[in-house]
Amino acid sequence: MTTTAGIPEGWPTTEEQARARQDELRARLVLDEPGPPPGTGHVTGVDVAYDDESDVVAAAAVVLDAATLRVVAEATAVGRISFPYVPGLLAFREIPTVLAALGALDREPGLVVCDGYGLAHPRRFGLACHLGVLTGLPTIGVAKNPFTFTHDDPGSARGSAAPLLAGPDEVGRALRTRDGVKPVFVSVGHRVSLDNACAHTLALTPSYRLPETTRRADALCRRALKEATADARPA
DNA sequence: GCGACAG
DNA sequence: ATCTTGTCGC
Repeated sequence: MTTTAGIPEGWPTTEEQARARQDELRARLVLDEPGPPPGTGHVTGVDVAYDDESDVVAAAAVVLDAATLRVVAEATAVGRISFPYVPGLLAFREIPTVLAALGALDREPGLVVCDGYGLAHPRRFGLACHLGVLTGLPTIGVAKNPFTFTHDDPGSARGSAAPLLAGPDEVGRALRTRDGVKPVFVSVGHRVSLDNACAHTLALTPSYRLPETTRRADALCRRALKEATADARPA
């Protein structure tokens, strides 16, 4: 079943409000915990799909057993677009529906893997940080693109990494998850160290460039979006 | 001032 | 994110 998500009271309306909210919430970030060890407990992927025509957004949360990468729980939520896409403000577009999907799970999420960034963000408060602070859960971000950040080329072997840099600051890591394939861009969200975030990412990529969590969540939210838009528009 | 820019 | 056919390769 798919739950319905509304836009929370007090949700930012303008970019100025949204940026101010990020600056407030950043004070609650916890960056001095290592986080759960890879291969133990649960790992949960979250992702969102949009339909620009109808303004509908669908989110999915998929819980995997961290040791076997088997799916142990799934949930989806549907809502309306809560903010336009603005680079640096992605969280305001995705979080209400993601929270609804997470809340509908009947198992503990454990570590949450986001499709996007955490600390690698203009104000050091990307989607993964935001979701972590709001839920209290350990979170990391694994993105497909380097955004505005720079990095040297990691070695071509799986497991090779290079610092993801914002000027002099290491805000994440370009991590090769498959031999000879474009790296992914890992950054810390909340209550997880960067080393551990990379270890989790490697544990979640035995076969593909992207983490199993992201792949499962991506497939599920697309399915949920199709069903939601099909319901709204009969043939 | 003008682009570029996670999804 | 999303619009989209065929095609190369394991």
